[in-house]
Amino acid sequence: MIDLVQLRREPEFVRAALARRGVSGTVVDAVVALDVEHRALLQEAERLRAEVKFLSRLVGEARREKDLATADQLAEKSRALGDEERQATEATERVGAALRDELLMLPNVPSPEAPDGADESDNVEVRRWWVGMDEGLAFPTYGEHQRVAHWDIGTQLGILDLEAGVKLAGSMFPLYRGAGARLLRALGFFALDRHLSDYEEIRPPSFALTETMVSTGHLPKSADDMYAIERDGLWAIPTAEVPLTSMHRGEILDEARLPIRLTAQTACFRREAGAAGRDTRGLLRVHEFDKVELFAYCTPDQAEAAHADILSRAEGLLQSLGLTYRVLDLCAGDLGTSSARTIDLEVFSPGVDRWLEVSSVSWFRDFQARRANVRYRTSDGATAFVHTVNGSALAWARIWAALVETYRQADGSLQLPDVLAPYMGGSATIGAKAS
RNA sequence: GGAGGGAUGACAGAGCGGCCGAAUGUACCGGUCUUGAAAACCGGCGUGGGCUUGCCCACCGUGGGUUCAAAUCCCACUCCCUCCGCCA
Repeated sequence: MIDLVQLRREPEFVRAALARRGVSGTVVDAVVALDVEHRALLQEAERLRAEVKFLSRLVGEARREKDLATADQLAEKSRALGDEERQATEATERVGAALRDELLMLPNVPSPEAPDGADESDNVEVRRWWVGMDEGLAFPTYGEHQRVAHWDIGTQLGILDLEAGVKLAGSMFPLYRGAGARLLRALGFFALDRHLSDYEEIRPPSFALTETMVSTGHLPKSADDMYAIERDGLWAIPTAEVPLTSMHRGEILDEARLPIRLTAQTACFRREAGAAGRDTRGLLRVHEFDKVELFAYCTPDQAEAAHADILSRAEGLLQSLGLTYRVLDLCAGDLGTSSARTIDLEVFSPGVDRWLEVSSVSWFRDFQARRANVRYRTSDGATAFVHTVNGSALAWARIWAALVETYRQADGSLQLPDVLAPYMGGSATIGAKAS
């Protein structure tokens, strides 16, 4: 949620900033107007309430002095005012609710550092990395044996069974099997082990209350993109960011505790409602995938370093896995609702010949903290909203695809990076007839 | 799922429907005393909002209701504890 006080003081600034991400000025103006109306109503309602309270006190005093005539008279007067007060309060709440609804729909103010642009075509490529780049090797050329899509490789090796997934849950719910399932498990263990020295491992629930979803900014705006369990008022989490952001909801944290760094691997559920019919094959876009998330609550001063740390960890994993990737600075128009600044990592997957987004490292400033009401107490006793940052490290379905395509050998087997061997029973090889 | 008990400030724990935003204790902060510390004593000590910055308003698990007036009375719900049942 953006800062209402800032909107009040610098409406032009907010209007200009949000215009960078395509929010029309009239929407911002409407919020400002609601705020003005709400405050006027609030003052009137509070004035009346103060009057009622004052009269009630006099009623009590008159009663004590046995002056029942005065007491009844005052009570009658207070009752009449009470009716007015109820109406005023009702109007205040109605406008207040409308204001809150509008405010929750407004996206975050983009960081000045986020490049201009309207959509993903305007994102700025910052750099690329590939194996051997530091030694002066050119961007890799991929052999014919690597130009095979992962869904074909998966079928050939018996490690991915998309048809079984369809049978169980419908399209875009993949089923991994054998060495393929083990590879997926290895990736999660590998990444979590790397982060544990600095990030506390969390295993959160896979479902969240509506309130929890609102805190991160996923609701009310993106309801269509999420799975709902209506009977129980729950939503399937689209990312571990959701539970992690709400872990300290409503709390005032000691400044000395910050930054609080957390990591969690969870299943992530996405309806992909806006992408129906796109990327339906294989693992490019699926309704359920595993992802390790890195997350931090921090002070504004710590946020930049925390953001950089998450980015370098995500890149570190990609480098350890020897995957070619590029780094994108998302333009203002392509930022997620809650983010002020986002760096995406896209891995190159030679079989499908595409760059696949496998990490999104975001700095939310106090946007989510404001919604989730997570604050910290500064050394001088004041309270302030924390900053939240997070990033994937990494999203495994697409990594699985890129690995399988990149490391396919001429004989059809897979020779995966050695770093995974300890997590795969000592061997990083998946043979054509792997057991 | 059934029966009972509970939910008040960082914590513990009071609170006849009417100066209760809330006693008291602990913790914490400042001060006096002390060579220093402890003890003792004095003072301070929740969060948010509005505007004429001094005042006003809201918040005692959540949401309704009764009343001139609700932490206090009524209803529903949630969570926690104990016991029973069921279950991985």
